Amino acid sequence: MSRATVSRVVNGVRNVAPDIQRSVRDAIARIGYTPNQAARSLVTRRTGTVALVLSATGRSFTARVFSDPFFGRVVDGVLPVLRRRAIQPVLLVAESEQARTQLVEYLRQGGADGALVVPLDENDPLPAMLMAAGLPTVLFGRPRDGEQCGFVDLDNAAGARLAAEHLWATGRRRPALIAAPVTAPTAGERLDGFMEALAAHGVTAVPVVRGRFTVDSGRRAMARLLKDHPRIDAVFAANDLMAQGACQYLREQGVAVPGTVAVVGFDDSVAARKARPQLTTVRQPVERMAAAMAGLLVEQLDGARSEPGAKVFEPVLVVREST
Amino acid sequence: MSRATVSRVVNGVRNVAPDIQRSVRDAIARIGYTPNQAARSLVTRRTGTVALVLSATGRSFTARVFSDPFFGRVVDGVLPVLRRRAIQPVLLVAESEQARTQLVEYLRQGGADGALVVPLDENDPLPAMLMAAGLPTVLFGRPRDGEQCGFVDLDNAAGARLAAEHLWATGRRRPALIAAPVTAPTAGERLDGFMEALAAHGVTAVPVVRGRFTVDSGRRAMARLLKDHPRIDAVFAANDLMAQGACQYLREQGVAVPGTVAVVGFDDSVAARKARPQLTTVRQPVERMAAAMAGLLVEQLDGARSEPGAKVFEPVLVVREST
DNA sequence: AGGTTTCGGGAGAGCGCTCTCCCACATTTC
DNA sequence: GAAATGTGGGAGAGCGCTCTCCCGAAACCT
Repeated sequence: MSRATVSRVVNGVRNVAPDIQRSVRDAIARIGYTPNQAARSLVTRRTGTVALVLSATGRSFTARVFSDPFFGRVVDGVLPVLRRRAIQPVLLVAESEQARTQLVEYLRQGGADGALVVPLDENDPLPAMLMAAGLPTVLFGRPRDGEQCGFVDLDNAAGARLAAEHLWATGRRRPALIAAPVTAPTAGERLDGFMEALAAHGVTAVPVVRGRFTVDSGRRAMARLLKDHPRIDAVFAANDLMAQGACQYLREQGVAVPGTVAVVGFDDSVAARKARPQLTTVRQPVERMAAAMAGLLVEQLDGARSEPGAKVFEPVLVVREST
Repeated sequence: MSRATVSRVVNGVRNVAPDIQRSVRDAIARIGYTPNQAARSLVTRRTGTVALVLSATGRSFTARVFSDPFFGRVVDGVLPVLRRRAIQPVLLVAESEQARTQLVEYLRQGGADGALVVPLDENDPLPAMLMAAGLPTVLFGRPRDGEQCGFVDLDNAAGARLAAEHLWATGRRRPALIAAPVTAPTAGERLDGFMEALAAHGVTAVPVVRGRFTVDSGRRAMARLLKDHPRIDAVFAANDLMAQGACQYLREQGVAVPGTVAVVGFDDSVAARKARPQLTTVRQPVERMAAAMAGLLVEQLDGARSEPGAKVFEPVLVVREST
């Protein structure tokens, strides 16, 4: 029997007589034969692998990634899409300049067929590097000007406006903002959206403190706000973790939530339901976005589309107990 | 110029005249040449890649992994060791039976040269599957009987004893335990160690509630303990997250920590310092253990040792404010 | 019956590297 | 001066697959 026949059986292409198929499979099982992926890749120019890259330019990278449920949601969204197509998902972390270079080299050399990139910081050079390397790439979040890669994104400004309008509608007139770190890709949009919506109501001065997307930074931010602006009656935090921290602090200080101060979060992560009181928050459908991101890449790899696609999701306000 | 010469330059083997080296490198840079990893692997039977596998048999896998700083610490420990040797670290998640099978197949086919496995649950079949596939494997945590793979581990029983002795020495006579989930690899050791040490002092009945390694489960466990055993004067939690949750609950109930109830955690993670009050805890040097784990695998891959090695670390008690 | 299509399977090239030979030439040694 | 030694570089096999071509046999048409 020729190698070609075996290859046909293993890859399920063209017709092979059923009995021959069976005998081939038997032999494979008996010998414990495993096809060599390297040899296969060499000729197919495919690896059957897609990389999910978490990239950051700042420090304390892993501490951020492995304590924010956000990334787990991304993984949750991506996995089933890839598994369904028998594509092996591979998580890559790019925590430093050196790591980024090594990673691009690795992918260029055929480490994966494409990359799903989740940049933690704005101005991350990785997407541009991957595009330059000619690797099919889809981003979580809008690419910088000129970068022609696929992406999924949330209309962050709209989300922030939802929060602002809700606070205004419920009678809050002195809102404050716990903003995302300046370096976060979403920082600008969420801040601007919130401010604009309030400005439309004549509120021009809004106290702003930057947080770092962690519970602890939310506490500290809340402490600062309360000290500098004791009369605020609402807080919008750029993610749920910070909102949770804010709630904790307010509670400890005996400030009633939502009685005295209303709190709105962002993401609708598990933290929103765990916070006391449960958080009103802007829902970001991270899992669906991540699944769409994987879908766009797969389409591109299948050649279904030559141009990388894009998809923008609309946020929804989820009202719970904190407003 | 022959392919052989280029190969020699790229891989830096044998002598090549400096000027030829330079011209080769120039050409590489000019053409934008990238060696094909598949072709290289085909002949060298190496990929230059090591897999770090997070495996669990239970559910809500990603939620656990991406909200417990423990895994970030493992990654932190592993990365530098591999980067130093120019080995590409690849994170793989095995969240289901199907995923595990696919993953083993992937690695068998040459997805990586070896695997570092962090099992989240006891009785995880993955290590045995990898050994059967003939893949060099090192475990975080002791392998089950009969599995001949390398591992690093902490003397968990000793850690629990440290906690018990400390509580006893500081005058606590009615301690309780917030234990790890039954399925956790460390659950038995930490429970037994704690119980034995107390038994040696004549304390035979210790209230035990199982937690799930999360802050929230720690709160709930503490609530149960306090309700069923209002007179307890100390709590040992099997990790810092649960200890933090316990502290939060106690605080909210107006129970003084450490005044009325002392709390000891386990791990010495960032959560220990973030908790109010700061946690007395059993330090597990996760980063060093993870680095050692990577080191053991690298040694095995280098052929420095044929038998897989093992290393057991000793815990240390860190006294802070909660006792 | 002869010709044409369909179908199953073999032969063999070639994917892009590495690595072992081997050879040409320079340098040293007796 | 010839032989021994060293040094740099080319030739070519071969890693384990896939895939195109081709061929023989069976099935279908006219």
